[in-house]
Amino acid sequence: MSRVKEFDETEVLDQALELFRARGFKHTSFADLVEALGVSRQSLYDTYGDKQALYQTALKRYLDRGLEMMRRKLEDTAPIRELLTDLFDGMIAGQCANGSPGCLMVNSMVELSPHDADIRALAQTHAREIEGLFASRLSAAQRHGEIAKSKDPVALARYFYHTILGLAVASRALGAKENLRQTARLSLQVLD
Amino acid sequence: MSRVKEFDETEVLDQALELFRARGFKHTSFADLVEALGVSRQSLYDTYGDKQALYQTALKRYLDRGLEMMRRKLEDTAPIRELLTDLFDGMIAGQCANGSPGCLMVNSMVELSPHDADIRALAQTHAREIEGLFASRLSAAQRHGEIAKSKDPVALARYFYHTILGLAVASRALGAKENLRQTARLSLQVLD
DNA sequence: ACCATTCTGGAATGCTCGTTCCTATATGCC
DNA sequence: GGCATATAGGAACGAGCATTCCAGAATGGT
Repeated sequence: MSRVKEFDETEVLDQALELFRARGFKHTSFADLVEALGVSRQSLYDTYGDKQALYQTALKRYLDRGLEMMRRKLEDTAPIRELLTDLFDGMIAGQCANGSPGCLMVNSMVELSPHDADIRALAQTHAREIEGLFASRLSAAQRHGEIAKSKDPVALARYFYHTILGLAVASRALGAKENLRQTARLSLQVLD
Repeated sequence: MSRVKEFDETEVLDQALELFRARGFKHTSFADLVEALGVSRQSLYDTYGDKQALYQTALKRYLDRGLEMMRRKLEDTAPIRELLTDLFDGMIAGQCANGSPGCLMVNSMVELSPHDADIRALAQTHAREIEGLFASRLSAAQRHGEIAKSKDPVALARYFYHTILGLAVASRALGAKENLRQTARLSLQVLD
């Protein structure tokens, strides 16, 4: 090889991700991408393949990052209620800023999952993974006596996942960060 | 006037609604509509205006219907927990059938609200209306001693609205009706 | 029977889009 | 210095799209 890439592959990928996240797949044209990323059409095709491939790699990256973040936060051994409060507040503060674009996975679920089997599969896998993380952490908390034995950690995990989906939609279309925090706090009562 | 319309205006509107609900705005072409509704292109334009107008009237109809349904169900004087359980189960059974298309409002919030100010306004109004219905019903329940005085009916109402958003997304991309019912039941613990 | 209205569908317009091809230019390793 | 690779962007292609125009046929009230 002789000439080296002038742009950072993952950095540009992240920019594409943000554009897709804000506008959706169909509403983001290749021309939009070229302009926003400052990388020429041909280089984008050479590096990432076509638009759909670019979207999928961006989505996968997004999911990996999100899962890793969640794993890290759930490793914390703080009391489960504090931990989840922080986790939700962190998500809301980060993801749900002013004109928040919401969650790329949620947006994909709504816009693409009925048409695109790959996206559907990613969505289902991701749901299982997140629910799994929650479930095992909740199980641990249960063993430590923080949660009543009568609760079902798997159902609770799914419940929290569903709650996050709702917050993502609300943050995209309704804003109002404070309301989201309130909902998050209320959702924790399910542990009592 | 001389010749009469051969199709039922609201019936065809409902069909358009279902198509938009399943595929989204951008993914539904005018040709798709013509084919699915069995009404010719020109007649559609004459009756409903362009694609965007058709979408908006369909959405408004959908919102009116949903709001009315909710109002009716909340009029019931049954104990609040039973009432909400029935309401959620009804929504899940109806909206979230097999390959469920989810909720048109939620889909619009995700796909269109960042680009379309009209949709954004509809979403915000609708959210306020639904939350209002919930809030006044919860207030009544609180006066009847079904809910602790310490609870904030407005926050609870918003919380339930957010929960519904989450269920709509989950039903569109993940299916699994039974899981949704479980989440709905868990969400009611917020009243205790 | 007349006429306003509706239905139907072909044709055309004009736009946007994703994608490919191609050429010119720059860059760095051997 | 040369060669493989990268960038840049013009040009074109072919497809799909929403929308409008139009002409022919059908229909029903007066």
